[in-house]
Amino acid sequence: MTKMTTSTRSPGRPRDNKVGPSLLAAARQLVLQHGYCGVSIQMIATEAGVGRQTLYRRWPSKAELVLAAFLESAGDADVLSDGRAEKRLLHFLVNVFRNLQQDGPAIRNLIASAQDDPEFLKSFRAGFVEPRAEIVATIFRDGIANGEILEDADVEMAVAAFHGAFWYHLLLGGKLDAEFAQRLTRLIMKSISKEPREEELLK
Amino acid sequence: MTKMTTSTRSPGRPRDNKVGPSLLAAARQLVLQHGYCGVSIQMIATEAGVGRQTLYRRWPSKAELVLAAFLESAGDADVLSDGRAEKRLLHFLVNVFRNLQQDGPAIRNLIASAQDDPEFLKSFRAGFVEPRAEIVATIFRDGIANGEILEDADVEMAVAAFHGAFWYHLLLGGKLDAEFAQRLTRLIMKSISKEPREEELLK
DNA sequence: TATATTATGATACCTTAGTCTCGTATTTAG
DNA sequence: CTAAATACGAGACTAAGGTATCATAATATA
Repeated sequence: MTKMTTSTRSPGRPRDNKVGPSLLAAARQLVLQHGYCGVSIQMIATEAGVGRQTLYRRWPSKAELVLAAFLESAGDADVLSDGRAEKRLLHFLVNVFRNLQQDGPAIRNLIASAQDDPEFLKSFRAGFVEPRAEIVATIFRDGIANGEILEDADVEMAVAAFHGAFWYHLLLGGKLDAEFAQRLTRLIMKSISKEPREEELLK
Repeated sequence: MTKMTTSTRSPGRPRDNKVGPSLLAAARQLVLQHGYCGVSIQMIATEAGVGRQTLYRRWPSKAELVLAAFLESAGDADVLSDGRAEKRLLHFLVNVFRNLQQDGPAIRNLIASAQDDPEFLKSFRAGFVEPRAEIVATIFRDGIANGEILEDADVEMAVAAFHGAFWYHLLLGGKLDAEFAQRLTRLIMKSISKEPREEELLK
């Protein structure tokens, strides 16, 4: 009476469905507190009250677990759905930087982990990189539709330069503040706007 | 008769000055052959015919050793000393990409290593990042002096966007080819050139 | 009830980066 | 020649990520 998909139910002891969330919560809390490298798999498992193998049955590596923990807590991005492209870009970037103040160190370690783990790189791209790239690409494409942005703008490269510039700063330990967001947004918009020399008029 | 600086010579057995170069050569060769993570410190030391401790007496970590090995072999950059900024940028980038075809995987691992080792991050910035940033900044500043580039161009941010875009691609496993170099160079130049809509005239 | 199947925690195990120690070799200073 | 100082190779040691195994628990099916 409680299960309707009994036919698809496999035999054997079922997984404890409280274990996954406990591990995610433990991972996020411990990594925020002690840093990615300051937390071992054993610490996370112990904090969640499970064995290590139970963790590895759910995620194939520390990086995958921590990615899942941070994606889960990140919530949906706060994105303006219309307005001038430059304003929307700036709003997006300021929000990203605010999240990175807390999550930035862990994100740096996840990017690092992806450099010698092709499977994890795929996960990281799919879960983190591509959704954010798509937000920015959409802003650019809307700008083209609006007539704000050149029809032949290289959207893909603009996205790479936009995200790349702050990755560069993030990975090199630079400060990601509102002034940086302002300057980066302006640089990119100057490149692809139809009226690149009228910034002053818009004050 | 052979030493003139005997007064500054410290007592004790002197270091074998053939060991350093042997370790650098072993590190570079093995990392190119097997990849950064496919090579252990033990393998490098054995290949060079020394003990591990002898290696750690010269470099504080695997990352520092490999950085030194790749910087040593990199030679001086092939940089055009004059000409139009766009041409010089493109020439620089094509050269960088050519080097990265061989060294790219190791560089990715070095960037990764820097994410939880602040001392190594300093070394990597000083040895790798800053010299390359300075080359590009010089091209931009020359362009300002020439009148090709806007006097108020944000050179620092343009450098971050320029390098950041290809770091973004490098770290995400994207292809770094001549077409990418062309498109990136054009995007950045459009942003800071005085005459941003004349690309077609220059063929 | 009996059997096959899967999950669980515990623990042993492997490899690696990096540290520490030991016995020995090579140098300077006296 | 002796003592102090430093380098050397070797190997023990620690901590970590990840794998494998084991006894046991919980489930489906028959």
